[in-house]
Amino acid sequence: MATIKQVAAAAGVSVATVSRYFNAPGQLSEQARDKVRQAVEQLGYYPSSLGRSLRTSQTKKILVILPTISNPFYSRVLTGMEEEAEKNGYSILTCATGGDLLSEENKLKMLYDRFVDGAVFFSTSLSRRQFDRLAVEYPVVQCCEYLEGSVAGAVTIDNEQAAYEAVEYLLRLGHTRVAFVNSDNRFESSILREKGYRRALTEHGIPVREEYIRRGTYGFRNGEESFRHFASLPEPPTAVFAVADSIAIGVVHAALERGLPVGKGFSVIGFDDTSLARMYRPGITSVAQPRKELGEQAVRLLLKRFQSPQKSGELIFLPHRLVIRESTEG
Amino acid sequence: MATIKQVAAAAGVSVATVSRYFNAPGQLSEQARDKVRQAVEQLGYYPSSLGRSLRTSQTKKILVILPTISNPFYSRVLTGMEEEAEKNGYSILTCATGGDLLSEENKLKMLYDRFVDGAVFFSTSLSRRQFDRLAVEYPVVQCCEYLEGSVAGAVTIDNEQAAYEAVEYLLRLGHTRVAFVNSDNRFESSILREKGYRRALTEHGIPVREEYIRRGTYGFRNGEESFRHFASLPEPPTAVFAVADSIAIGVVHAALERGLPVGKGFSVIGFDDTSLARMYRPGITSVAQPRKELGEQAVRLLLKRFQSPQKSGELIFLPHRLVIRESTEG
DNA sequence: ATGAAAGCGCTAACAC
DNA sequence: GTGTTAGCGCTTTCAT
Repeated sequence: MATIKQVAAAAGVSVATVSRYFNAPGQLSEQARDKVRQAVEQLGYYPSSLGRSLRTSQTKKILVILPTISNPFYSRVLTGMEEEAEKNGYSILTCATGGDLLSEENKLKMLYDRFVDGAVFFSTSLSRRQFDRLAVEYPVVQCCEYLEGSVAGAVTIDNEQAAYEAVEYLLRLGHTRVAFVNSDNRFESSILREKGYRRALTEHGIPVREEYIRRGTYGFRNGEESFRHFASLPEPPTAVFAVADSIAIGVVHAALERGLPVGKGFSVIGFDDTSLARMYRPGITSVAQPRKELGEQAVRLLLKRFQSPQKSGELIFLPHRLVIRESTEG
Repeated sequence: MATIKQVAAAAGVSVATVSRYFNAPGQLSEQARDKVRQAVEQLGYYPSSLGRSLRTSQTKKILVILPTISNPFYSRVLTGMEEEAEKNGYSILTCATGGDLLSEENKLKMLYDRFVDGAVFFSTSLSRRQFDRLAVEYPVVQCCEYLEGSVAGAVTIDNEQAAYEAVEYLLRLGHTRVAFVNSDNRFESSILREKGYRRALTEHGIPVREEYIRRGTYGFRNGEESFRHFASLPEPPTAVFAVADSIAIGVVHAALERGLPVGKGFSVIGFDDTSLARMYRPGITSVAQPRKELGEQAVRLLLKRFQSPQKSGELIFLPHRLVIRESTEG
């Protein structure tokens, strides 16, 4: 590896001139520029990010922490982040934690040791206290999740209202026995969606039955098992609202296996409007989030935080909408 | 941010002692250790990776380049990589390129400017020449893909044989009109799978019909459109082999829409055995790859390359297997 | 327009 | 066991 020193020697200029060649080429004479260019090409020189970052104390890198990349929902959000980051000279580095606290703490070292300038969290396994402490010391923001009153900014949808509207849609369809499959994590979104579910029923004069509420993983299997549980009830529900498309598909899968005609008397709604929802037969009605915008705004928020680290983070809500497909009659 | 100097001052020791506290605590006296520990805690000191990496000229980071995280196939491969990396003190940084050459070249800067120690590619948009040049200068390996004769090592399955076996299975089922939906990228895997498809037919005395071969994206829609094309043929195929589960599902989806009984006279096989294949109705028969092992071995290969950068990379083939579900009769 | 030199935070000889 | 010090590769004043 060539160093700036070697380039300077080869070009017959000082290291400062070489540095300027990369950072302020305008203030070099044409002559100097030529000499440096030649030396650079000849030696195959590429400036070391380590030297530069050590000196400037910024890496121009943003860490994105997500539980798993297997959720297709994240893909477009990430694209939004990438574009916004690139536009501002930053790069996105993605890290999956598997929802594991230890793994997450491990990744966070990149924040502590200044390997990255900041981080955006899709969700976190950190406790409330831990996250707050982190947010005070380092530039971090949340995307798609929101810990109430955190110093970190966040961009998300109104999960409570989105869930409310999904359930209300089922009620409008004439359902009165509406079940709910939640995730068993402690994410704010899960709590809020359950709140929305309960409020929709209550406001429409329908009592909430605890046997209609299930909690499990974000997976297909959780949907299958939940359906079987519901089906075994003396009064099985006629509609299910699930907090993820994969869960919803599990429900639909199990229902169809039992011969229940999904979309004709038995309705299912999912969440996130992933490609799954469109690909499945029947297509799954689902709550869509503005994915790309979520990503863009999250990065924008983080960049702002770089500028003014003292200010407490903003909270931005983006609009959601219900995408209606065949898994609900209508 | 506290620096090692401040810690040394606070602890009343030299910076060397503080450094040793982190890198060789064993050779410190208990006394020194205590003093340093206190100072570290008090100042909330965390060693800068920049300073350290600049000095040691290694970052202990591995870049993973993939086209998109939306393919659920990658998730478990990445897990394998992470585990193997962590075991050896390395971290994995993931970057999606969207299959875009410019984006990929952008990420590669992290290799050039020594922000990471090496990279593993799932696939690359680089030309053969570009990739070879890269592989000579930097430690890189390929995972799940393999550019014939590259200096970079690779770990993959025998795509040609896997495709051969999938098609042979269809032939054994009695099909003689077997179609093929490929991806239109230039990945080696695509070329090899097509080779396997052709060989299977030929070796079983069945002429290859070009109208039975389609190329498009890795997506659902490609499957749908391909089916429609096939169905419009005077002699429509009775079986389809697709190089991705998402494509296979598109085929099945379109077939069921037309009332074709998939799994009963009309068979479809996918590739990668993603969660999609299991979740769909009917379940999709698919070629499974040993995902976690692919990831582990890829990282192991890269670590080896760090050790002996001069040696040309190994080529490792891992076993595949056909997972039979309801989309093929039997 | 260019160069000299200090210093970013750290590790690793080397000396004691 | 501990300290001194050079130097990793770079940017950026401050001169000129």
